[in-house]
Amino acid sequence: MKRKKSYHHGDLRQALVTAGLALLEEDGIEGLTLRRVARAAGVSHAAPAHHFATLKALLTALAVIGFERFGEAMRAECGRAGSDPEARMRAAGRGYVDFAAGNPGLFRLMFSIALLDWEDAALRNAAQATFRQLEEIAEPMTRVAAELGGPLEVIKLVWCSVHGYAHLYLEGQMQWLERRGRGGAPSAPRPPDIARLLALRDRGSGRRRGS
Amino acid sequence: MKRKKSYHHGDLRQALVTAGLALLEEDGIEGLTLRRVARAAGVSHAAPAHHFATLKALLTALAVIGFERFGEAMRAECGRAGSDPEARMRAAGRGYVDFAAGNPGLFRLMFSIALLDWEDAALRNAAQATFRQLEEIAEPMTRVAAELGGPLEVIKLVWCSVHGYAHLYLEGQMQWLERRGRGGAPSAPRPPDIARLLALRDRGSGRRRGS
DNA sequence: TGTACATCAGTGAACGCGCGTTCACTGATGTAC
DNA sequence: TGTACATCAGTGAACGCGCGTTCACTGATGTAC
Repeated sequence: MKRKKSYHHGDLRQALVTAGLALLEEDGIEGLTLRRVARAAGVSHAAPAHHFATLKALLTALAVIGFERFGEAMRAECGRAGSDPEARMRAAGRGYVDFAAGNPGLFRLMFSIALLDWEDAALRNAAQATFRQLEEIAEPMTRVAAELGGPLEVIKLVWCSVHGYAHLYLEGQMQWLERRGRGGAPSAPRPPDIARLLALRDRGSGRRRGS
Repeated sequence: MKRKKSYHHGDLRQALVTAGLALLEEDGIEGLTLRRVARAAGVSHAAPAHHFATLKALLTALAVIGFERFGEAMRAECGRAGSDPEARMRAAGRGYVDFAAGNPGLFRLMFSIALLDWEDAALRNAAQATFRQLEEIAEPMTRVAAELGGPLEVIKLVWCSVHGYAHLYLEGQMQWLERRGRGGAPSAPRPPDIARLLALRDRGSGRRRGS
């Protein structure tokens, strides 16, 4: 008993977005076309034009959702981590990397700048909000490690190391590296513990030195 | 006076590779097709089949060259840096990031695992040689920062931070971040100075603490 | 040095594919009165 | 409550495009004798 809503769909825009998110993970960015999305939403291939004039417009809408969920994921992890800055930063890193591992297609899309319409205000806002959030989490560490060349350098280091991990993980390079450490064990994402390094840096070292 | 070598090309395979490398930078990975490469090499679209059975085979050949050049670039920078481990590591990072910035299409291809044929021995060898080289450069630092959880963790941190920078730089995110630091100045790639952080870590800190 | 012949490398026409886009259309919805 | 009509959302056929792949072919090269 399929409910045939004949003709008008009700909320095709939302249906296209949902189908797009699913396709993105099933077949990757290259597998996502307007015609396939239409098919997946059970609608003729010309229908999406009423809601998304171009493929880029649809991709942009998907990326907006991606940034929102990405921010939520990090916020959720941070919330669970309490108030210790080091723990919060570690949690955010976990959130970052877990999101990438759990939504590889969407994550890749979000960082494929050329595919998205950066004139779109919603996208700019969503992306900026996410990065501002990252900065806020890293901010306590910037005071801690001021010798590195200013707060911006610390944020850069934090972002680069976690993002690099995420990207290399998605491309299978980290699994390959980590597998050597423990003989072929299953590999959950485990980003470098930059929070610990910065904290060690601050607490003073010298536990071992010279030899 | 075009030399018309009518029919046999001489070294079409090499010509296809050269044309492929050029196209990769002009139009990106998605702009590279067998037909376009053939056209750029001045040859009919069916000709490449004699040298590369599939597009994947061509992309793999290009990636092999990419890894070789990538390794050379880092070796060259290191050579110029002398023997100080910290300077060498910084130089390698510069080489890594400059290569990415100078060959964005090729760099992206090298890290697009799904597009390449990893059954290909040449590719595996080229990639592994490059990463082994990275490890050798980072190796002195792993003794320095042993508290981080073993040499593998240090290598991971180094690799992730420099690779993350490269990727975020190619997607324009780092320029956006760095521009805030100095008002809109031109932005050459400047990866996080992880070598300095690790070295500071080792030399002992405490220059400022607590407040 | 010459000739026959196999092999190789490139040609050009043809195929089927999925794509984005356009267009006249039609059925459903909502609004004015 | 009813009717006319504008607007909106989805249809389905058609277009041209570039793609990878196949195929019978042809011209050049190299080798055996």
